[in-house]
Amino acid sequence: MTAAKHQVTRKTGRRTGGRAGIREVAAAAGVSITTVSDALNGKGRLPDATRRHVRSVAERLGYRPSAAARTLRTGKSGLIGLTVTTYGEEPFTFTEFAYFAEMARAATSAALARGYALVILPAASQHREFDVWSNVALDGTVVIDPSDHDPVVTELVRQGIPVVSDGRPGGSLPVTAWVDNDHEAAVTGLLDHLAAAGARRIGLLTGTSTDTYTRLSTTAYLNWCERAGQNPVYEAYPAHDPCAGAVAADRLLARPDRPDAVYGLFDPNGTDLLAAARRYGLRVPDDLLVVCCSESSVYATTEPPITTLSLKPGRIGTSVIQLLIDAIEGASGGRPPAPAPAAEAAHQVMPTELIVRTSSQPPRRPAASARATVTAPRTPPAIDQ
Amino acid sequence: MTAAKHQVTRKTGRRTGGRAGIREVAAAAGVSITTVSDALNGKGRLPDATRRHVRSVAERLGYRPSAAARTLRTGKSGLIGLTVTTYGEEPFTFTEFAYFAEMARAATSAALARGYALVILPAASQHREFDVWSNVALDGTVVIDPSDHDPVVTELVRQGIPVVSDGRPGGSLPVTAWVDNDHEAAVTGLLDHLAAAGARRIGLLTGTSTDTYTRLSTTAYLNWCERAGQNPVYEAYPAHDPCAGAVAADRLLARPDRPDAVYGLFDPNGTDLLAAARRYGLRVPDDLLVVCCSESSVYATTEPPITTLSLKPGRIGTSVIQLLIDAIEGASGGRPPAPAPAAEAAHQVMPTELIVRTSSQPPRRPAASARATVTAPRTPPAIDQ
DNA sequence: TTGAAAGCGCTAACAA
DNA sequence: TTGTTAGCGCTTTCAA
Repeated sequence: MTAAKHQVTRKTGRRTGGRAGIREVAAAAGVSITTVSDALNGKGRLPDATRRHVRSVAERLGYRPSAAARTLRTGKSGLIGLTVTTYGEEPFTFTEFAYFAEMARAATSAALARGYALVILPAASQHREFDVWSNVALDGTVVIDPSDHDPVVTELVRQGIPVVSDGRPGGSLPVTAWVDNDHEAAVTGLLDHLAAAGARRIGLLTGTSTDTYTRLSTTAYLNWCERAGQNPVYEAYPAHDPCAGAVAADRLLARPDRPDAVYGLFDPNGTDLLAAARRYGLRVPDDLLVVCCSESSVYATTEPPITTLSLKPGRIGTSVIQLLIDAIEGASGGRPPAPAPAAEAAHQVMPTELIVRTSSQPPRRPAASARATVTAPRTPPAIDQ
Repeated sequence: MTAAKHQVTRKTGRRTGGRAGIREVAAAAGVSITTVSDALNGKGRLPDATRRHVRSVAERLGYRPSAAARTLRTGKSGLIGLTVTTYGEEPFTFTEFAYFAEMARAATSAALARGYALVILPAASQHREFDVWSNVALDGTVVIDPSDHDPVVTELVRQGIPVVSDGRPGGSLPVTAWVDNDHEAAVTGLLDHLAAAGARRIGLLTGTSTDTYTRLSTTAYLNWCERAGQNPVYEAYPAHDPCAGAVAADRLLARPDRPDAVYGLFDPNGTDLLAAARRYGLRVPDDLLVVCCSESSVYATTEPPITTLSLKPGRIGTSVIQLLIDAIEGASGGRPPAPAPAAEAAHQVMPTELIVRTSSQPPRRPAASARATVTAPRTPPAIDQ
């Protein structure tokens, strides 16, 4: 009786937008809402007949479960935040466009395959945009290259939401896990490659910002120079400025101690250097060897084709998502994902790939090891837990 | 009494994860939960003192409102779906990478500025990935270049969720609104530019797929040829294949009726054509004029720099979001956004930009109108409906 | 095996 | 001006 009264009392008529709710389905199928829920979610121990019947009724009514209600009830939204650093008003920076795009693409696929979707969110900003962080229920978050004391990361972790970063976090940022390339090994291997190709003085085009990538790569360069007994020759420029790279490349080749090989840390540096070399009448690779870090395929068809270091952002994106979802599902599954000794987050170091092309192979002394592709040997995909 | 009993009876102790809920805040501030809600959302008519007090208590307790509960209650999630076409397993296609990235970047900014966040979702697929569509509460959706009878679009519209497409929808796809370039005017203007630069036979590198962009652009080319009394000279290739473009470019230049100018519809065609020209010993722009549709800045520094047609994806992304949010907020605001006469969706046509560089300016006869940038005159930003 | 009932945390209508 | 209450639509004990 109470039940019947309840059913009737309820304003069960129109739902939001007139769509069918679980109660309509239950009524139409002649079962309880519990049975509907179980049948649709594959739970409980219902006879197959009931399950099929409920499913067909639900389909006929065009029933779509409410994601909001499910999220409220279960505490899981199936949503993962993806934060991109904003420069000024815009997300992304020009110089890392291809990297971000590829990384995000792979992360999207990996998340989708495990039933999660990505929500694009801005890094902390002074605007009220910050509010969007509270307006969306996240099961976890991916942060790309977080700054040393990112307030968003700190806050999320404090709330118990797993955070995995692309890029080794600086400072003592309390991320759940991180994934990064072994930048030091990559730079070292690349410089060895240039030296083996005959370079005597290798220059560097680097950035003025203090992010981990720039810092580690530059340090690796300086260390290599010291070991090789070469004076460092480098120019730093604000990498977020789309024109500054060309100017810096020009400055580098204008120096009295002009390098005979240059490595550019950012994606457009290949064309920047090629243009600068042209202005100074330097032939590549005859007079100048050129390598840059890039994910762009245009360097396969430039004149000459340019050797690039690929950070394999696709692999990074995939790994980040796997680590994050493992943390999410492990955390809710009962056992803690890692008894992490306070200052030691789970992490994964991914290999880079040096794609050797004409620009780093001088014609006079053909390289003994003429492989088309050399994978940096020192950085196997290792999981340190 | 009833109230007091209720408060006590309730299992008010631990919340999910131990975080403070609205009730804890109310208790700590000595007010009711309604007051807390109103104070935090700027609603109601509370004295400023109360508002500040509640806010400070909430902050002290580290209170974060539950997005799921708010969504369930209000019916608005603040989430907008962004669908990317998937080719095989991967979202995005190589050839339109830069376009998508730039469009998504602008859309993200525009959405954030109005308090919405974007959720990346796959277009309909045979996988169970389709489920993610039901697992996230969307206020609206952006679809990029939908296929003629996209089941996702149809389903969303049936559910009353606004859908705005980037690209004029084919078939009778019932989108709420759409945004597109005037591809016909763009191609026509571009071909006029080449003809003015001295081209006598203009070739086309086009795609084999039947999407709107490829179809409209190719048709415009054929019409232009007919008007100009020129025989069409074109090669079509599967644009999603990253290598096929180079082959098609080669085929085009190998023809007996070799064109003296070529327009490539896809982003990598510039380097494809440059490489092919090199193989045939053709100088650009002396023997061959080259233009391609691209958003990539590398064409500013190739040798020679290549004239590109930009579709201005940033503007498109911004417009799409504005139209969508207008529809979302108009729809819930009471008055219908548009009494649309059935087959006439709101739409917006955006201008393209021809960025003229060396590759389309033959040295012998300097172009009379030597502007660096020519905006197609026929496509002002017009809002119909 | 199936169903009733209790909320998840919040907002908005209504009461006081 | 402030507080009480009724759900939003679902999942999940717990009882039948």
